[in-house]
Amino acid sequence: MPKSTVSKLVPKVPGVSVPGASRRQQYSASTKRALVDVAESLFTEHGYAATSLDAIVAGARVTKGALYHHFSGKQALFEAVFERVETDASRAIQKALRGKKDPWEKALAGLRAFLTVVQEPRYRRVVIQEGPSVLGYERYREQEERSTFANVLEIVRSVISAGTWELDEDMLQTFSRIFFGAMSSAGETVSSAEDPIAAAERVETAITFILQGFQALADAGVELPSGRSESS
Amino acid sequence: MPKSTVSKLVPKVPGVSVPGASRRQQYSASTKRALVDVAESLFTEHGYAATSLDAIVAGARVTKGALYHHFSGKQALFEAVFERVETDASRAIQKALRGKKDPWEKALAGLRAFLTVVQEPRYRRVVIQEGPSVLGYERYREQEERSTFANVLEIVRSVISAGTWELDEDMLQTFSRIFFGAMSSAGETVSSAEDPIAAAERVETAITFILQGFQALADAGVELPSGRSESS
DNA sequence: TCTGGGTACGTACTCACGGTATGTGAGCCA
DNA sequence: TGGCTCACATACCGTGAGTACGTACCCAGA
Repeated sequence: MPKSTVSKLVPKVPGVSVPGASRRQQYSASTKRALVDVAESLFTEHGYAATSLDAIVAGARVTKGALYHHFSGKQALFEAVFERVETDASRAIQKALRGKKDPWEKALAGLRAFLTVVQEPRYRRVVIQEGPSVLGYERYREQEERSTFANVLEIVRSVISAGTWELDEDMLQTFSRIFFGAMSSAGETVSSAEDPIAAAERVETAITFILQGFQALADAGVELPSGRSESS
Repeated sequence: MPKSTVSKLVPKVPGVSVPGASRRQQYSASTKRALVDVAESLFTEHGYAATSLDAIVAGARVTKGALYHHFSGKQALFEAVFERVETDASRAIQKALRGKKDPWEKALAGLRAFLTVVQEPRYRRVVIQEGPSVLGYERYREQEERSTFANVLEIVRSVISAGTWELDEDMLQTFSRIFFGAMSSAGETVSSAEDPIAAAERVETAITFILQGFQALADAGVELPSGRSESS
């Protein structure tokens, strides 16, 4: 379809029509959504570098003019996709946490939700695989910080504070980072395993075991050192 | 410097001159090394996408003909850089492990070596940040599998077998993956912290604490479940 | 109802960059 | 000393990101 000048004549399906917006604004928001939708799909399937803007605008049935009207460039478009995937993931995890009061139960529910999220191709590709490279580590970290990682931190905080110890903020961050990395890697293992279900069970077993270690230490009254440990 | 036809007249510094090779072969190997050297430097500094082949060949004082004679393309060149960085990292870790007999001591030494390696800008940029994106996850995993991850696996194996438990191969892989992810993330935290030394100490403290949990479980005679855990 | 302005695009173009086809001179071997 | 091959150099092409500019449409105000 080389020319699609008629496309602006057909009424664009406005997704969710916001009542307090003019028709122009609705159309605009619609094309923007369409761009992000197509971009998310193509980025997920072929990756960032292998996806051309021409393919994206063709899929959204607009031209590059529209794209550059809404986004400052390819990277900004990727960022919009990234943010949406992250937000969805974070919401899914928070939904799983809702209602759980016991911190250990909460942790397990969070783990399972995360293991589910990390199976999504779009999350794997956009966030884990290409996020650090495309956004750069700084921006990547900023985004993670206020979405998925925030959930992990909250879980760790509740688990820690439920134990007998208490912890300064730095150590809490450190523990959270470690668990976050552990879960990311575990999720990657699960999603790329030949048998993801069995792999997920193994991960759950392993994490549970580690948490049991924590409980054992708590029962034994071992303190959590927050200062420096003497090195040999 | 637009023309550098003289460059092939100046005797190229042959790095380590292999005795059993003709002058042609030595020159060839030298230019190949130069290409990888420059590429490593530029990839580390500006990233993969922001580094043009023109810049690389200019830095190595050759032309694209030379580059495409030695490598099939930009990605292949990156792969060569990646492999070298990985190999160096693996060697550094193995060197740190040498001589340690006690598995716990070994684990700690490995941790420290890894935390050191992950501070290197080239490792952070080439391996962690851009490796998954440029190589794709499959090739990335293959490479990691037989270098840094192999070290982690060996450490975990020795620690596990030193405890009272024993473990089937799948669970061992799972544990290793988890620890590998934990350490990667921890390393990232350390390297991007405002005070890396203090951050490294916190990481050591945290990891040590987790390992203490393992020991506590071992002392208590808790078994490591290798089968499936019943899910609620 | 007309009109001016601004928004939301479309069109045509530039330029940088990865990749390729082909030329060429220096080295090894007979 | 000739020929052959390797190790490049040179010139070129296609693709794709980004830009400059034109334009149709909607909405507010008169």
